[in-house]
Amino acid sequence: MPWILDNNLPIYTQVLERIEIRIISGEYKPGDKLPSVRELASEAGVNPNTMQKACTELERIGLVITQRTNGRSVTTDEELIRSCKDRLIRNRMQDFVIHMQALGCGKETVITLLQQEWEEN
Amino acid sequence: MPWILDNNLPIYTQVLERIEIRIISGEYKPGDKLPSVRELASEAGVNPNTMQKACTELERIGLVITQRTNGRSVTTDEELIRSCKDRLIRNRMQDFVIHMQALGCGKETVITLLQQEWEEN
DNA sequence: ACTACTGTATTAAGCATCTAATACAGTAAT
DNA sequence: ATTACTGTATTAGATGCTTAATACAGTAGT
Repeated sequence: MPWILDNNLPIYTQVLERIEIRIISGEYKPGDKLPSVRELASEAGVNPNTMQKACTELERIGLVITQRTNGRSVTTDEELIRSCKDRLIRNRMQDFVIHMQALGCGKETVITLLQQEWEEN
Repeated sequence: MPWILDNNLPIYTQVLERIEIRIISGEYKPGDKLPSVRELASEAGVNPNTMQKACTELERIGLVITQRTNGRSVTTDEELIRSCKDRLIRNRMQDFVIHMQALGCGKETVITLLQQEWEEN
């Protein structure tokens, strides 16, 4: 079952974040072997090259370690995982606040709407 | 001074939203004449064709009325403007909640972080 | 040794976006 | 009428993203 993706954003950035979330949430634990590029690509329903691009970026960030011919595994640096989570949360939060302010929403209004939206899921 | 834009999203969608916000916020009032495509493009620092694409979409949405050879003006349908604002807020809100939940944030945590972030601007 | 799996690299094609440079028809003011 | 401004259309080129089809070198298990 292919992952549901947003057409307006590059696919590789979206699958990148999906895998980041799996690591952050502990679905992929520190030291765990990652599924192969081909496997992930197949699961996500994207081209292996696209998934490869995302995995290369994961390596650059440091969240995964690559063994050239023997797969990838999640970093054991739990502090890095934590800071990565914080970064993602902070980015989303800033983006959200900026846009809600641009739309002329007051803080209390936003919080009220947020409470409503949160229940519906 | 060119508008600050996000490289990961199509420019025409971003300038579209910028103009929507000007209408929603009342900076461009109902019935007002809009700056010309060339003028907006120059202000935003984008190609006139790109701005044209955004303006065409504004017309499709109904937020502006086009007089073929004599410029554009903001709709006088204030109800439409309001519903457009609601739509933008709702979309942002849903997107935000989905991502914060994916990142494993609880509702209270989100609200606390939101309060903090809000003050800093 | 053989097999099946790794990550990686390359080439080609299709597609959307963006920019640039023009051109045209109609409006408004002079 | 002339001038300066509208929105609109067209053509071309550059770039980035995505897919597809291969190929290669190294590892692990048998």
